[in-house]
Amino acid sequence: MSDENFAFPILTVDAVVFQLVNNKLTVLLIERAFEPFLGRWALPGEYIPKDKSSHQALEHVLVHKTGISTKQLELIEQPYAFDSPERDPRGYAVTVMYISLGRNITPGGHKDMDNAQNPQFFPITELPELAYDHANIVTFARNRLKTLSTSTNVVGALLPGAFTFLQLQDAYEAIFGKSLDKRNFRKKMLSLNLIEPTGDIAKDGAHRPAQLYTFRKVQSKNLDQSFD
Amino acid sequence: MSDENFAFPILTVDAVVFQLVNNKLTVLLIERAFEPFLGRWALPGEYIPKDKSSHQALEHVLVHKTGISTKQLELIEQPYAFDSPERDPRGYAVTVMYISLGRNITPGGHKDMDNAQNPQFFPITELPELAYDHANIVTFARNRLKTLSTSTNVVGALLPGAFTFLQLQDAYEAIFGKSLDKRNFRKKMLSLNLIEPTGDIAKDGAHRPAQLYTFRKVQSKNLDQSFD
DNA sequence: GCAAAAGTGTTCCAGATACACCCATGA
DNA sequence: TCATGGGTGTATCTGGAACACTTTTGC
Repeated sequence: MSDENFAFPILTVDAVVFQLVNNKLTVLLIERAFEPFLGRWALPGEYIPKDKSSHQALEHVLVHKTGISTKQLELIEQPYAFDSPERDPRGYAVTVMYISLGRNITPGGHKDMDNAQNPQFFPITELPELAYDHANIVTFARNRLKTLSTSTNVVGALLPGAFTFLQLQDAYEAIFGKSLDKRNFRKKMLSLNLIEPTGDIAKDGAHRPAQLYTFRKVQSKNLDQSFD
Repeated sequence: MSDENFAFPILTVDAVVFQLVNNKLTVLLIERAFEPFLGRWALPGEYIPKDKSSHQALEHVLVHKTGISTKQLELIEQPYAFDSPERDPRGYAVTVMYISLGRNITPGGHKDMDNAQNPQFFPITELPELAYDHANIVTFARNRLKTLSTSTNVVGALLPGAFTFLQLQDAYEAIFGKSLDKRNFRKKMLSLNLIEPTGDIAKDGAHRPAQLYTFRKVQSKNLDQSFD
């Protein structure tokens, strides 16, 4: 691909794909195959070509570099963009970030994958050193995920359609990176009005069966300010 | 200016310049002199030319369209960017937004101003219909200002170097768009540890003189999440 | 009966809210 | 003396945090 296919100032798209693996929050990374930052781990991303939207470029880079399609993922509504003269060693750059959530996703396997760059999910607590300012972007995305987790149904995209309260708590503990009190969590979760019982019961082992829950469809997305 | 000076996909910069006028929070707008949205009020903004950073383009558009220099303003540290296929009727666009705060700013008067487009400060409660998605951008910026007001010294940029508690309260009431209890405000403000007394006293009228305060220099910028 | 997850309430504390009067000054 | 903004304290409410035992099932 020659340079004149790309915008100037540099405009790129980067994907932050989260999923839960073994009750840990993980992020999809690739190992860069080109300079700059050759060999360094990075978010999947690429230049946004002239004739594409950032969303189309997102689909392209995920399929080609990781073998995952956005059709397997839940995208968080708005993209965010980062702008800083120091972001890219080649010069001034703006990147559009998409936060995506998945479940049971395995890198590779998409028929249009080429150019795969060793895509892997890393626990967010054990990230390697990242290229560019991707560490900042991951932190931003995780904070955004935290905020949305307490006001919307986004966590549903990380879980099966029906889940027990303890599965749900494990997900929140992974997102917030800390353990939560079972009774307080149940109280708060119910007061947030984000989930409802399905009426079904999970019988899955040598223990008392659990009520199953699911996220409600419509969610408000208001964020709080002080002095409200 | 011909089109090939500009990036593609379209990359623009927009300025949200706040100041207090008569104890109201106001935003700087211009009246568009060109299509699209000819005659509609809008944030000062322009394409980012190939050879400039968004910050340089910001300075350019403010000076040329409003006669104000960023040197008269306090910029909020990070730019934010918005991305949406529907933002611009001409196609896919990304805009970089800068939030800027000023005091006693009058549009016009800069020697390099040309192409002025009737720049005026509008009370945020009485905005006209805006071009593009600028209403969303203003809302975002104001919310950001609210959040930063309770954790940083940004409000200092809207006030004189030393101010009384009631001036400060007026500023917060303008930002939050609601009246606050005098005693509770004082308590909360002091607990936030953002201001300190100068030791000076304001004697400015037929009433008891007031202790003067100033914002501290260094501020933490942590934002809270639930489940912390 | 025992292992393993499900389920359940109360106390405490901190921070937010509501609320009304006296003070110091200049005119 | 009065008009104007400056300055102060308490009671209540609300939401978060800490904390331990009983229940139901499969083996």
